[in-house]
Amino acid sequence: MQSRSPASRTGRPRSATADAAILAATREALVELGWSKLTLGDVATRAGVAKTTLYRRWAGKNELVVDAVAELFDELELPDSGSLAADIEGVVLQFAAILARPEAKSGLMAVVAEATRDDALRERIRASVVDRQKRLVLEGRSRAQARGELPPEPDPATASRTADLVFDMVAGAVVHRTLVSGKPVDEAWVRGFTLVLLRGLAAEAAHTAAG
Amino acid sequence: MQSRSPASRTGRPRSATADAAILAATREALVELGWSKLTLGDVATRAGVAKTTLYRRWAGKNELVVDAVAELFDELELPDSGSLAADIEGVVLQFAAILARPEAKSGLMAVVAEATRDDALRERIRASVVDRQKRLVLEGRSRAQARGELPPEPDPATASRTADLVFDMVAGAVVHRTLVSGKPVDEAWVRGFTLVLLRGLAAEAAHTAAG
Amino acid sequence: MQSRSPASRTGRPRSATADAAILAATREALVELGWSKLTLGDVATRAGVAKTTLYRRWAGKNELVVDAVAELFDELELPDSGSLAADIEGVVLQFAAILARPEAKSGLMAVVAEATRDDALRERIRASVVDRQKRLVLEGRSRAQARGELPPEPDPATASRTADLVFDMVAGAVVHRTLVSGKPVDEAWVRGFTLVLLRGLAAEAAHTAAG
Amino acid sequence: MQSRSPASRTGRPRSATADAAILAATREALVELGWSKLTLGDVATRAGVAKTTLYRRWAGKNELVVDAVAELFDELELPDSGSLAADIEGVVLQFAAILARPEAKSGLMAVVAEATRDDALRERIRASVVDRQKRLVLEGRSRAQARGELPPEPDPATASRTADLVFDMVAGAVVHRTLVSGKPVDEAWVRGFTLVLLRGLAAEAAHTAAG
DNA sequence: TTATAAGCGAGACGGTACGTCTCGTCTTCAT
DNA sequence: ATGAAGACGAGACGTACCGTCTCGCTTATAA
Repeated sequence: MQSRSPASRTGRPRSATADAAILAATREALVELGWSKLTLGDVATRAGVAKTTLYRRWAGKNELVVDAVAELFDELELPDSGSLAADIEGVVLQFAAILARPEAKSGLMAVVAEATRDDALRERIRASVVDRQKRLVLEGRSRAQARGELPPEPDPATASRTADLVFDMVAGAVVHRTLVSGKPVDEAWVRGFTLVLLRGLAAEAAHTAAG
Repeated sequence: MQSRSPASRTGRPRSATADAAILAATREALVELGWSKLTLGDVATRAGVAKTTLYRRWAGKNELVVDAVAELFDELELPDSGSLAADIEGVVLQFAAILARPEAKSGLMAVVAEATRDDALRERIRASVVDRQKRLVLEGRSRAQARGELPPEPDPATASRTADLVFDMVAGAVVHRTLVSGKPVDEAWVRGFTLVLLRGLAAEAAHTAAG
Repeated sequence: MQSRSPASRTGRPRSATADAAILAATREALVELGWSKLTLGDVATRAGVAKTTLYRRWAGKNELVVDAVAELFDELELPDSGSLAADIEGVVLQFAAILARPEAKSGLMAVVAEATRDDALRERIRASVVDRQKRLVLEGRSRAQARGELPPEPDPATASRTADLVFDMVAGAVVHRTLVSGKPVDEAWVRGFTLVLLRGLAAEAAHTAAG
Repeated sequence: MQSRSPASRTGRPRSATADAAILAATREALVELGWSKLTLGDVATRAGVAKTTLYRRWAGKNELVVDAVAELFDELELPDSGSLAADIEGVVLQFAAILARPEAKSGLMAVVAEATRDDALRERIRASVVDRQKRLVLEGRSRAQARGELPPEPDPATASRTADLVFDMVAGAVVHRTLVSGKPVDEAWVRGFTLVLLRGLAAEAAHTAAG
């Protein structure tokens, strides 16, 4: 989250509660004001904390917002609904529900936009948000393989590439529908999307195996 | 682009060249500074124009950037390569190439983020950028239908829903891979993506027809 | 007071009233807060002016306070009371009265202290405050010479040196008594002081003439 | 200098060297930074001491600086040069030499300025600096009376008033010439000043005696 | 040809937030 | 209990942009 010299034994320790208060205040401000009108001074005030305390722990608005938003996605969970399609539909709906929350969409897209010019920020986003959720794709696949819905992946490189593709397609489509098209990710859409995705992957797997 | 009272017949007319200069200066500033450090004062200076001139024509930074970025996507063209897969691959590669340009990714994602809290802005983006390019999906489909690669759509509602889904999947996946995953949209990736998409759509069409 | 490029013909002209409002607000703040607690933000607020307007015209707190205080001394006037001693007593009392005002003593001594490390500031003080009042010494002397109370000065260098000495002695003694000794400059003290000064000068003149 | 509960017998005793180190560090910082840029944190660092230690012993910047500067004036000594004029010239030169040192002028004038709004501070200055040096005036006078250069003072009230006047005139003139006029207090100036002062006093004494 | 009207560059205006600095206090561990 | 270390709430600093305004000037149409 934020660094500090590793062996600081002396001096007053940093307040443990301040961190949580700041991140909560950040999300609150994102809901009320959105990213562009969020100011660090206001966040500090909401958190009952001095501006210096905030700057001591985060380098700036972007880093703070990434941390505040990342926590939201930790509640994602892969449902065990018995079939791969249902599992996917479940997790996509959860993902869409989080993304529909104003603190998530307002903050996340803004930092992604900022990350186009800031490699360290992109890395932070990937580490805090994306990679942490990629587990869902991997877990879903192994479950489906255990159930016999998907064949085992012979080649690890192909497996990884496919997982990345699935992640880009799922996250990308949901984000685009929510934020750009501005239409709801409802059950009907999710069913259609999942159908296309799974049939496409199955066909591709057959093709790859054959080729 | 910008409004003006419908019947202003008298007074000095607005400079025609200023608009183009401002939009070009905006793109230049996006490349050098990114969205968050772009200032309207700086754009005005680069364009050799007074700030008032700029404010007379655009309401603010967001509107200006939408217009500046929208022009970039007009160069997209559906190649006629003989097969649906190749057509899609071609247009996806073009789209990815535009999105890789710093003025596009920096500006576009930022205004999309802003649009999460500003319906008028979202509408402007949809009108200026998204809907203007949806023609590619429609044109690609009719061509494929003409070639016999796709069956004709019996139901216009389904047709529209499918076109939206395709657009969300294509745009979403490319944007996510470029901006979030931070990996290149190269020919290999495009081939894999297109394969999954088309097989999925074909299977879904069969399923829908059967259902 | 403050500089600006000499021939600025274009652009909105600076508000003429702002200057006066700022200087008055500065004196008001000096009275209420003293120099060390006076903040430029507060002065700006009192003057009904933005901080930027203030910084556009003065380089900082010191320069502003010098200008605000200098105006106070312009009301000094050499009374024509018929005798040199009475003239001096009158002007010393006036000087002491101004110096007793909180905006004068708080501000003036602070900028003098600052000027110990800032030659430009010392020069500004000398030009705005000291030299502008040295006229009183010169005028008093010529009047006394016209009355025959003092002999004409044969040597201009000696005349200048003596004027400087008188100024240092008068201003120094009054300031020291007011600010350091913290005792009032009342008529009794002024009479004693003037007596010593004049007798000393007369004796010195005789000595110089003889030598 | 600083207070402490009278009967603290237990606990770790205060470091004796810390006081000296802090005052020396204060003077060093005054030389390098001047009063307004001197910070207590910086002084603590220079003295190799924690900020808390410093605040435990002094109430604030002003009190600290008064103590640091007061020590400088203890080296003043009345020379015994055989005549009153020479004695005065000697001590004025010494005083001017101290006042010319940056830690003295920068610090002293600033606390005097602060003292215009802080009676306790003015009292501290008078006790630590002014009254401690008034001994020079008194000693000089008794010596001159012993030598027969000055008549004995019949009236103690007059004697005190005259001593105060002398002190204000001497200190005031030297300070004004050094800090405001910005000219050196050299032997020529001192000779002229002493001449005026002594002749004035002599004439005034005669006048008072006669009246 | 003159009036009227809007656009134009320049730059000052009242605001707001920035990120940094210093203040004086508090909390920890070690002496 | 004192000391060094350093985090803390508070608030001023001087700067940068914001979006508006006021200038004097230019460039049009309409009278």
